[in-house]
Parts: sequence; structure tokens; C-alpha cells
Amino acid sequence: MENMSTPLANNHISVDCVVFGFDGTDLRVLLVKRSGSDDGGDYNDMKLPGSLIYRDEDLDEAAGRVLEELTGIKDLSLTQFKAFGSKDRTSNPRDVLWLERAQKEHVELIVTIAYFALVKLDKALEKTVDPAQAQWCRIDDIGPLAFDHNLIIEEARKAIRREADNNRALLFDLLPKKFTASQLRKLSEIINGKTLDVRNFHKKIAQMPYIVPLDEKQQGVSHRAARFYRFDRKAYTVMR
Amino acid sequence: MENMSTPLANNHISVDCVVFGFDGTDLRVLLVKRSGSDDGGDYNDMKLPGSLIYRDEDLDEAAGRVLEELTGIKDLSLTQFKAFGSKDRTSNPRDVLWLERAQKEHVELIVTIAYFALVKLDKALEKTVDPAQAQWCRIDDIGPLAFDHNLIIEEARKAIRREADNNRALLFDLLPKKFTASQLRKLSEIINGKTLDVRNFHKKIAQMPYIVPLDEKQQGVSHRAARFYRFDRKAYTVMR
DNA sequence: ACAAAAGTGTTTTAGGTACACCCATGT
DNA sequence: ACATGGGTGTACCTAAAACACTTTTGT
Repeated sequence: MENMSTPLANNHISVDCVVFGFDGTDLRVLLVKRSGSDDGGDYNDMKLPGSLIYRDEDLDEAAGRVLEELTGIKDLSLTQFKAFGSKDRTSNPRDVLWLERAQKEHVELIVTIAYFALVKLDKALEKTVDPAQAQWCRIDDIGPLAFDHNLIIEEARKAIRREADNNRALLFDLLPKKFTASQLRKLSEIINGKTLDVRNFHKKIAQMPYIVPLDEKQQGVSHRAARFYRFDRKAYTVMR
Repeated sequence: MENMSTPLANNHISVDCVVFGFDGTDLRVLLVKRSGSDDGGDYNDMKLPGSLIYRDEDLDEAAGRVLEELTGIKDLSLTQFKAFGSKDRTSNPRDVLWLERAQKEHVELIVTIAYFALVKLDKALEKTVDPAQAQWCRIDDIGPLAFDHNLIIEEARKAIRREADNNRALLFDLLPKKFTASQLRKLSEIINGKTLDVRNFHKKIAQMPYIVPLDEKQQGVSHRAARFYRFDRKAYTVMR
């Protein structure tokens, strides 16, 4: 902050949000559609939801605003996990062109502060996003995105893995209120990247007082019906 | 990035560096002196080393430049751990006044990307920083700093604790090439915030192939001389 | 001799891992 | 009856925790 002898860059600050949902089988990420045209003609691709920072707004507020505009969810818990500001994040001319058309000025470096959020991906939520505008994509199924957004998603995945290690409550943000043991197990497997022994897993949740078994069971499945559980957040916070 | 109907903030992006050193007993942080004047007259306080981003420079480069200017160390390993962009980080009028004098323009929001670095705090390094300009302060001994720099240091401390959990090599960046078991233990205790059993600690390092005992011992100490150890980085990376 | 820090083993406890079969339900 | 996923118990192994005394060196 001291030295003014070198010209400052014409910088811009944005936020980008990696919103994770779990559909019972796969992890999904909310992406928005982008279209434009360049030398190669018209194109349609996807990017993370994001925005530049507005006047009188701080980072957390900007991230919250982006998600509220897109999903209608207010006060979604967002966690900042990394800033991206390498020069080669605008190495693709298509991205620079797209940015400068949108902003009507020359862009040298755009630093983005990345957030992740975890949501319960139920039918109700799926309806609130306009399919012409946004989409819940399976994480292993995402093509090349604008800017360095593929990298940002990878880093977000690492971040939730780290976070889940010292705060197991995090997983339950992705699950419905009532969930089965195998949903919880499959989600843990996806987050940790390794399979878990079924018996050991049952043993473990049985001794966690904050995972409470319900009397209710699945209905109409073509196999033995699974028991539902719920997460007791109060019991969890008391003990940890 | 899509919506341009709301005015964008007159933003600035900076980097701030939290450089940790270990003097054998305490953890220390490198701080630079700041002086100025306001309603209350002249003042002298301290802040983290930092800088705005220059033209043709990305975040990592800016952070590296700051530290090279200050300490002369090139290619110091810096880890980005968090961005700070809340509005109340400029809630102290003294800080805003200081900023605007330095930059000669109105500042609304300054987002800073914070990095930490770990260095071997030996006599040679202590000499390279000009005491009139900067100082290695004991971490438990730091007064109120400019902006939210006290908060940034707290977050940096949490970050290295997290990092040390899944990368024990990190501790050795803070220790001299030859170190004693008790130096390593005391450093671990400071990082983890709890005391460690001496016998269990010896047992543990004895079975770590990458902590190799040397024949050399301390000289001229008024008690039983401690054995020196060194960290074998190659052996560490091979096994993990 | 004494002060000050270094170094050394054993037992207990808890948690993790490995492993194979029967159960409930719909088609 | 069969296909599909749900649910259960025991033995073993490893890692962490608790705990007190002897050794070396300088003054």
C-alpha cells in the first residue's frame, strides 16, 4: 500500500459461487448459461454464477445476492474458500471479449473471490431455477467452462472435503431432513473419495447421538425398506 | 458479472502477508511501522506488510514482491488463505484517511487477499530487516494494528494449524536445519494449542523415518546437551 | 551438590479395519 | 422364486494416552 511509483492495474473484483446439491446419487453443481459470439461464430457454454461487487456491498453480501437472484433462497450459508487472481485466468480470448462487451471497458485482471454453498436439492428447489438460464450439472459430467471455473470447482471440492473433516454437520446441509443410512454413506463416500464398509458405517452412526433413527421407513421400494434418520443439530453442537 | 444496472464500487485490491517466524520459544510475526497524523495528532502504529496490485502482476506475484522488498528473500513459499472484504474493515477513520492520503483518491472498499509464509528466523534474517521500518513481534504481544490486521493474523494462525494437520512438513519451514526434539515439540505445542507428553513425543519422532537423528549435540548449555535432528524432505515426500 | 533440561518403557484404552450372511419387499 | 438393496456382530490390530524416574552438564 506504500509504493505508488508503479501504475496500478485496472482491476475488477467479483465473486463466484459454487453451489453443491446432492440428488441421492450424485453431487451436482449449479451452473448458469452463457452465450455470445466470436470469430468462431455463436457459442453457448456455461459458467459459475457470479457478479462484480456493487457499490456499498461487501464480498459476503455480493455472494448472497447472486444466489438469491438465481434461486430465491435468502440467507444461504456461504463459505469463502479461495481467491483466484492469476493472470492466465483470462488467457482465453473468448472470455476477455465477453467481459469487455459486458463492461464496456478494458479489463486487465479480474480477481474473483470464490464461495461454496451446500443446499438440499429437492424437487421444490429444482423448480425455482429457470432451465433456460441455469442447470444442476452432475459434477463428473461438467464440460469446459468459462474462465478458470473448472479449476474453481475442483478447489471447492477440496475445500468441502477439508471442511467436512472438522465439521461433520456440513454433510447434513446436503441431505433432506429425513435421510437413509445409505444416502449418508454414499454422500460421505463421494466427499471423501473412498468407499466405506457398510457394517462399520452402521456401527458408527449408531453411536452418534446426533443421528437419531426414526420409526418411519421408505415406502413402495422394490426391496427391503430403509429406515429414515434425522440430524439433531442441537445435540451435535452441544457435544462438539 | 451480468448485471450492470447498479453502480460498481470504486474498489481496490491489495495483498497482505503474515510472515511467521519461530525464535525457539515464541512464534513471531513480521510487522511494518506506519506513521501519520489525524485529529489526535501524530501517531505511530503497526500493520502487516502489504501492497496494492500493480499493472501486469497477479496476486501471487504481488505478495512475493512485498516480501522480497522487505526481507530480500526471493521465492519464499506463500500460501493464500483468505480474502478480507467486509465493509467494516475500514471502519476506523484513521485508516481511511491514511489510505486516501497515500492514494490521492476516494476509497470505498479495499479487498485484501491474505497470504501466510513461514521462515527460519535466524540471526542472518533478523539483520536484513531495518528495525526502523519493520519488527518481528511475538504473537501474544501484538497491540492494536491498522485495519483488520489483528483479525487477519488470527485467521492466519488458524490456517497454519489446519495446514499443519495434513502436511507436517510445514513445521520444518519454521525450524533451523538442525533442531532439537524439544524445539520441535514446543513449536508443535504452539501450533496445536495444547501441551504434548514428552515421552510419547520422543516415541513418535523415533518412528518417523524423515526425522533423522544426528550425532551432533548442543554445546555449552548448562544442562544435559540435546541431540540435533534434521528433516529429510525427500524421505517425507516419498512416503506421503 | 544442586539446578535445569534431556531422555527413556510399559500398560491401558479406544477406535479403526476386515469380513459373510440373512432380511424385507416388489415384480 | 428371484432380484434388489437393507441391515447385523465378532475378532484383530494400530495408535493414542497416561504415567515417574534417571542422565548429563555447568555453576
